[in-house]
Amino acid sequence: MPELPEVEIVRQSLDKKIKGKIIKKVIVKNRNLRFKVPLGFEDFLKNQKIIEVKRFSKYLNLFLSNKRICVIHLGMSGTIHLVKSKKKNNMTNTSFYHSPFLPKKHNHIEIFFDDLKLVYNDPRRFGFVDIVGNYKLLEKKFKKFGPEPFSSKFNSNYIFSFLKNKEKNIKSFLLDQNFVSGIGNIYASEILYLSKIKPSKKGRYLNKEECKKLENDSKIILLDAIRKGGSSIRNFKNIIGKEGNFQRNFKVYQREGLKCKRYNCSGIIKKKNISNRSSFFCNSCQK
DNA sequence: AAGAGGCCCTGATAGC
DNA sequence: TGCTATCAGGGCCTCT
Repeated sequence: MPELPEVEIVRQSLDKKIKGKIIKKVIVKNRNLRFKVPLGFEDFLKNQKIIEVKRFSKYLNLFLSNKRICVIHLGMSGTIHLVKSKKKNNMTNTSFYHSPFLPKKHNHIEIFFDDLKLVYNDPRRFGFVDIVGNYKLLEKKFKKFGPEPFSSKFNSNYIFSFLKNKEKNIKSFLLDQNFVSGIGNIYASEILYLSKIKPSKKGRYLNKEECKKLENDSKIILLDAIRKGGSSIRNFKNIIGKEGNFQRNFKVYQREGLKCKRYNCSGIIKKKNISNRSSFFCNSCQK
């Protein structure tokens, strides 16, 4: 579920529900995520208060009272669940309510608070967690990333100068976290549709006007997705209680063979593999 | 340097 | 109560 809007939704819920709470216990049931869960991960977290839950790109950043930051990336299939405790000050596993939403398998990490526990679930294990020593190091880590779409740095001049001379297609650039941070496979297609740009168009063929469209439309799509609670595809995607609604607003994603939704367009939505990821676009209005 | 492709992993679904 | 192939919201690595 994890592109920028979905991670932001998780961040908002987490910030609301665990900020100010103290971590009592951490259990790592499976250290083999995308990267090995670092040695001592549990000890870095234990007895720390959650100061704030932030986000950069698709990364969740839990700011701890010991100045360290717990970084979480959900990969392709990672989800976070909060389970309430029956009674306070009881940390044993059996003291927690059974949650019908909590998956039976792939609950790799459990973080216990007094009255609830946070569960990191990830069937494919493409996600990972890390501990960053301090805020300076976190800044350094994200410095090599491209700007977020909401940043003033992501403007048409930046886009135009980045793409000129580039042979690679624009769809791949939207997924390239060195160019722009936080956009994934769904929203890349949706943004290009709104901008009326063909996903296979080479970077160097985008004119100033199209770059301006990308600047604006990226913000429009992502903000709208956040406002609607993100996208929940494939049945259950309970983002801490809530389900997203943006999937109802998809104009092209998973709409192969259907009519273009633009009122004056008679095009058909096509699906094409670009750089090993599926891309959806209208064969008529995207140039 | 830029771009293409492989790979990490499990589960849902389509087709036989 | 089949099997097998394909595909899935990400991103790192290697090779050319």
